[in-house]
Amino acid sequence: MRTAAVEDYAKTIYKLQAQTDTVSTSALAERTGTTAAAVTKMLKHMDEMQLVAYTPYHGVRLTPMGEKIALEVIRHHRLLELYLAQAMGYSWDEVDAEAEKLEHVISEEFEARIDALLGHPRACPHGDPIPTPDGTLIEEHLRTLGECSPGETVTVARVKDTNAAVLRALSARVIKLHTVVTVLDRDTIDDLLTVKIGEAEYLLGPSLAGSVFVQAHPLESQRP
Amino acid sequence: MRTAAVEDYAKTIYKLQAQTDTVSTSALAERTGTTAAAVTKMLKHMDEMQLVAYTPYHGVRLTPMGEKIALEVIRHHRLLELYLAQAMGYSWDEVDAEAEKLEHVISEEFEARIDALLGHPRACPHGDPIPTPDGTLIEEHLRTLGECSPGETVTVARVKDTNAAVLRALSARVIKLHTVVTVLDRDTIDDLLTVKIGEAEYLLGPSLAGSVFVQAHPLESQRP
DNA sequence: ACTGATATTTAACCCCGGTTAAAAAATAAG
DNA sequence: CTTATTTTTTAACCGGGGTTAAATATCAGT
Repeated sequence: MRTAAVEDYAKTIYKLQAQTDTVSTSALAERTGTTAAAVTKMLKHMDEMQLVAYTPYHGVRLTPMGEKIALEVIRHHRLLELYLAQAMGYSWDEVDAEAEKLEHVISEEFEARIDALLGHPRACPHGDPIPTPDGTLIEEHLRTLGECSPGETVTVARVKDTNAAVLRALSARVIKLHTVVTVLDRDTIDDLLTVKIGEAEYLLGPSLAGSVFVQAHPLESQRP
Repeated sequence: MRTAAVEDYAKTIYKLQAQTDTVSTSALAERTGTTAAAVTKMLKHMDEMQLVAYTPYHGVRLTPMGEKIALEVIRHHRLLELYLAQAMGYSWDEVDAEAEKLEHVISEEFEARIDALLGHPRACPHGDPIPTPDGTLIEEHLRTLGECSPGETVTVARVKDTNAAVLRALSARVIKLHTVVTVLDRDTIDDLLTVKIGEAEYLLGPSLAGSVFVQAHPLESQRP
């Protein structure tokens, strides 16, 4: 059965796979907020359903079928997030929680409709790419603001959506997608970053700086 | 636990209560598409949760708490139906199925937002009244088109939303809310109704005629 | 008032997604 | 290379929502 739980496991395995290649039971337990025992049981179950290749004691990987489900759910999630923000006035720190519940119940019809209403968008409000209907997702690796050196001018391309408080804090510092940020200084002791946005300067701690993914600013890349 | 199943039972008990006062196990089993045994178990469960007053072998009634839940779910359902139709271009035969799944997962926030976006509407696309946030629902008893006599001119105020095929058939005969219909003739043998809508005439079988609730047409009531 | 039909409840079972506690395997450390 | 530690799995259990089959009430008709 393709239950909401199965979909959620597929989704989180997909995300963890990007870093670790093979995903451990404990990593999944932590991310799903359950116990290792529950994860083990579910993995066996998903292995039987061919959604996952599970080697006891050595972690798990999604099969093509499992990956398909993961991408469908991620597509639902990100389309919903954008719809909530764009059409319904949600702020970017509110959309994740609502999309989390809706993603499992909307029909293909609903998906197609919001996709069309939004003009077939390519990213969610946090800048995460939206998988295409046929399950293609191009993940580009980006540096975080915390990894930039003083003097660099960069553009915000994406933010971590995992923590609503962080998102609100970023909003308070007028950091949003496509914001141009210049790194002025880095305090090496506490890893505090001084940045300039427009005419204002802000101090960012490691949690904030690590949540902002950036690209080289177009203007800067033109004169290397 | 307030699960989707509990919400669904509350909703269907609420609806059946309108006719039968006390709702039987078998009526619920039929409406929920389950067995009498499953219903009995759930009723005991809901009785323990104070959502229902259950007398074994003698049916069930909602408590005030149960009614509150029912009205909240019905409010979600009807607001969603209207939103799907109004904001997303669904037709009235598609909205019920989609709302059925969404009604259990949307937040209060979501409810408030679509309510505001729709301008605090009072009825769903089928003409069913939307309960207020505090749980007030004014049900008015209406005649069906099938109960009208030849010569009467009436206005469509509401349609049964239970059968998507019936709704499509009504659309095909240009019957929608506020449509003015004149009953021309009734075939007493097969209960076929000949009606006039605008300049066109249509033949309605009992299933269709019985699915359309009507009010006296304003113009007619002015000259009794 | 009794009997047969019908409605309802109970009992035993299933799946799903969790839990805790104990067992077993993998990994790290001496 | 053996032991100690950590990770993972197994086992037994629970609640929710179903199922079927058997037991028990209720109801209708003579």
